[in-house]
Amino acid sequence: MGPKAEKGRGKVSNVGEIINRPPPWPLRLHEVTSEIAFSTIRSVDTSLQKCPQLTEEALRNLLNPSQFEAVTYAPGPQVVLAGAGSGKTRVLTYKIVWLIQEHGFRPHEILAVTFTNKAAREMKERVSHLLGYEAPLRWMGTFHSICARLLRFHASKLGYTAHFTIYDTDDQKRHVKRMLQAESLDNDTRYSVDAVRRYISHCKNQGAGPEEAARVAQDPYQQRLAGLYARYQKELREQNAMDFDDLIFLAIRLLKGFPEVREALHASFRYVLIDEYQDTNKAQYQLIQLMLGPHRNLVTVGDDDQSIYGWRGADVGNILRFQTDYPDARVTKLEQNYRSTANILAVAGSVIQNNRERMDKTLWTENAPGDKITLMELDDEMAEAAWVSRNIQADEVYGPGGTAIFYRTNAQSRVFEDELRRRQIPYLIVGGIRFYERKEVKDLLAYLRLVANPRDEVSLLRVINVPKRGLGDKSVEQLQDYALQAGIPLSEALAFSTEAGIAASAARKMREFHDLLSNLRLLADRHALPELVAEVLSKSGYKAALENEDTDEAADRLSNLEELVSAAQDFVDRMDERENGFTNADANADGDATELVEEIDPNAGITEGTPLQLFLQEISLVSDADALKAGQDAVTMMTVHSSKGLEFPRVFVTGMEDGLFPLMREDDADAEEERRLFYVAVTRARQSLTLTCARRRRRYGTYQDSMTSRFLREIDKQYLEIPKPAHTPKPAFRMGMAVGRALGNPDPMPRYEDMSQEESSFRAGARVRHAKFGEGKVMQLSGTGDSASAVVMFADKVPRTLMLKFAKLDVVE
DNA sequence: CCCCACTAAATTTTT
DNA sequence: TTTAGTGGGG
Repeated sequence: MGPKAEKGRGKVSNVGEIINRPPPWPLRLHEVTSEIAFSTIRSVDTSLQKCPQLTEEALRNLLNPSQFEAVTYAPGPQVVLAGAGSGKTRVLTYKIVWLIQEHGFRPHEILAVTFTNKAAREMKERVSHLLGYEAPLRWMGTFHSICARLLRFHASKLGYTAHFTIYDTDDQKRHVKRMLQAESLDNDTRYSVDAVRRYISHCKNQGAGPEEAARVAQDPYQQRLAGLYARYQKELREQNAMDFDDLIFLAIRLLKGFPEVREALHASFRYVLIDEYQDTNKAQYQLIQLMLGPHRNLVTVGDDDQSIYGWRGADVGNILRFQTDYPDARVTKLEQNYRSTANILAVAGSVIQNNRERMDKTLWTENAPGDKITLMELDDEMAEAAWVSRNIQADEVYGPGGTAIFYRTNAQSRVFEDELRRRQIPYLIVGGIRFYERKEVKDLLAYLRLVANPRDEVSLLRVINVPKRGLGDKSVEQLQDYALQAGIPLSEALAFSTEAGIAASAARKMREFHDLLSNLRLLADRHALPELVAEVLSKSGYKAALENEDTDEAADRLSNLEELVSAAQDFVDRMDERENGFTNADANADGDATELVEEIDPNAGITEGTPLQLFLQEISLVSDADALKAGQDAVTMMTVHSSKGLEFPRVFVTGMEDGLFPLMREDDADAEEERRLFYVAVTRARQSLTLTCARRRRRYGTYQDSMTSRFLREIDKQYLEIPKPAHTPKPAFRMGMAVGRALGNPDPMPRYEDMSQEESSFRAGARVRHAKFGEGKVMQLSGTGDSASAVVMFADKVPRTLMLKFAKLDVVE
C-alpha cells in the first residue's frame, strides 16, 4: 500500500476515550471489490487494523445534552433545529460517526446533503479523522452534485447520454434568447430573456414539467410561457444539456419513472441526512421523499431564521412542516451558541425577534459580553470604505485574515477593493465575477464542452467565430436553417456547409472548424486532461489571437487561460490522489476502474465518467464559498448570502441603509427574508462586529441620499457604541443622522432614534397612490421637512423622485 | 464581415 | 459608472 495508507492512523483523535476495535460491519467480497475500484482500498485495509471507538461516555463529555440527543437519537425521523453557531457541524459529524460505529451503517449507505461542496469536503475530512481511516462517504455532497452523479449513470433512461452538458445561467440565457428570436418575441418586452428564464426555473423548482405548467396556466401570457418552456426543454434534450434546475427536476423524473432505480437507491441509502433544510425547495423536498426508503431514517438539520433563499424557490415551510410529515419525529433544539459574544448575539436577537413567522427557539450563550457593537455613519460609500480600511489597518488584534467585510450586493465591493488595494491590505473577494465565468475562460470551456458533447449548441454558437474566423451571423443562420431542415445536429451540419448553400469561403472555414473539433476529440482520447486543455488553447487559435492583440488585457486573459490548464492539472492530481491513491499517479486507471465497477457491480449506481466530464462538471457546480481557502492572511469580502455557514473573528456589515439593506424591490414578496439575511450576517461574527452606513451613496452614477436601515432602529441601544464622526458634516444639507445626536452633538436633523418613534406613514416599502401615476411603492426616502422627497416606483416600473411637499401622495392600506 | 462609435439600460442574492 | 446592444461605415 502507498504512503496514503498510513494517513489517519496514529493521529490523535479528539475523542475522549479511544478503544481499538474493528468496524462493526461485515465486509462482503463484492463490496470490497467495488470499494477498491472506487477509491478506498485504504479504508478497507486500515479498518481491519485500528479504529478508534466513540463511546457514549466520551460523547457526553464532548457534547452538551441537546447535542448529545441529536447525535445519538437513531433510528427514525428527526429534526434538529440548530441556531447559528450552536455546533451544528459538530453534531452532524459525530452523528455520522455514531451511525457507523454504533449502529453498523456503512459509510456509503449514508446519504448526506450539504449546502456547499466545501461543507461536504470538510465533513468528510472530519468524519474520516474521527474514524481513523478514510471513510468512503460517497453520497455526501450538494443536491446538485449528487443528482448530477445519479443522472450521469442513468442519462439514457431520460433521453440523454452520459456526456450531457450542464448549462449555467449564462448558457441558459443565451439559449432563451435564441429561442425568443426564433419565435419573433425578442421585441416584446413582456417576454424578456430573464422573465422567461425565471418562469422556467420557477416551474422546475416547483417540480412542474411543461405539461403541468400548461395545465395550470391562467391566461394567454402564461400559456405562451408554458409553450416556451416546452420548447426550451425539448431543445435542451436535443442538445444533450441540462440546466441547474434540471439536475433536481430530472432526478425526480428518473426516480418517479423508474421504480427499479428508486428501489436500488432505497436499498443503498439506509440513512439520509439533509443539512440547511430551511433552504430546500419544493422539488428538493419531492426528491428527498423519493430517495427515502421505507426505513424513514431521515434527519433534517436547519434553522428557519437563516432561510435566505426564498427568491430561488426555497420554502421555509419544509422545515416548519416536518413535524406534520413525521408526527413521531424527534425534535431537538440546539440553542446554545458557542460562536459569538453575548453582545453580538443580543443584537442578532433583538432584530430577528421582529419576524412574525418563526419557530419557537431562543439562542443563548455563556460567552462573555465582549465589546459593544460599533455603529458608524459615514458621508458616502467612499468614506465608508476608507473608514473600514483604516480600521482594519490600525487593528492589531484580528489582522486581515481574521476580518471579513460583508455587503448586500456585489456592486458594493468595488470601493472596498480600491481602498484596500490603495492601502496595500491583502484581500480576497468571494463571488462577483468568478474565474470560471470570465469570458475567455468560458470560451475555452465551450471548446472542451463541445469535445465532450458535440450536441451542445450553446457552446458551438459561442465559439464558432471565436476567435474570429470569418463566420458571421449570416452564414451561421444559414447553417442553422440547414441543420433544422436536414434534421441533424448543428455540429454535423458544419461538414455540409457547401450543401447548405453557404458562400464558398465561409463554407470552407466551417469545414475547417468541423475538422478542428474532430481532431480535438481524437486528442481527448489519447492525451491526459491538462494536455488536452493546452492543445485546445493553441489549436483553436485562441492563444494566437490573444498574443496578436498585444495588450495588457490580452495578456491577462492569456494568463487566466494558462491558469485553467493548471486547474486541469490540479484536478487530475486530486483525482489520482483520491481515486487511485494506491496506484501510480500517471496511469490512465480512471477508465479501467470505471469499467471494472460497471462490470462487477452494476447496481453501484454511479459511473465516474471521463476526467474531462468530471472536470467540466466540477466547474459547473462549484460555488464561490467552495474556493475559499482558509489560512490566508487576507481580508475576506463577500455578499451576505455567500457568508452563510462561515464565521470570522471580526465582521463588518456595510451599507446599512434602507433600500439597500433591506434591499427594496417592487415585488419583494417577503420582507422578513431581508431581516433573516441581516441575522445571518451578524451571527457570523465571533468577537467583533461593526455596522456601517453611508448618508448618501452613488447609484448608477449619481448620488442619492439615504436613510439608515430600519434594522439598526430595531437594535437595543445599550449594545451599541456610536463613535463620533471624524469630521462634522454640514448638518443643514444632510439628513444629519442622529448618530451624532446620541452623543449630544447638536444636530437639528432627526434621524436614527427619532425616526424610530415617529411613525411616519411614508416609509420605504409603503404602498402609495399618486393622482397622476397611480399606485406605487416607496423605494427610498430622503430629506426632511420641506425638502423631504421619496423615490417611488409606479406600475410602469419608472422610479420617480417626488417632493413630498408638492406631490399628493396617499398611503394605501 | 469587421470595427468603431454611439445610445440605452442597469444593479439582488446563487446552485 | 459601466456594460450591452445597435447601426453605420470601411
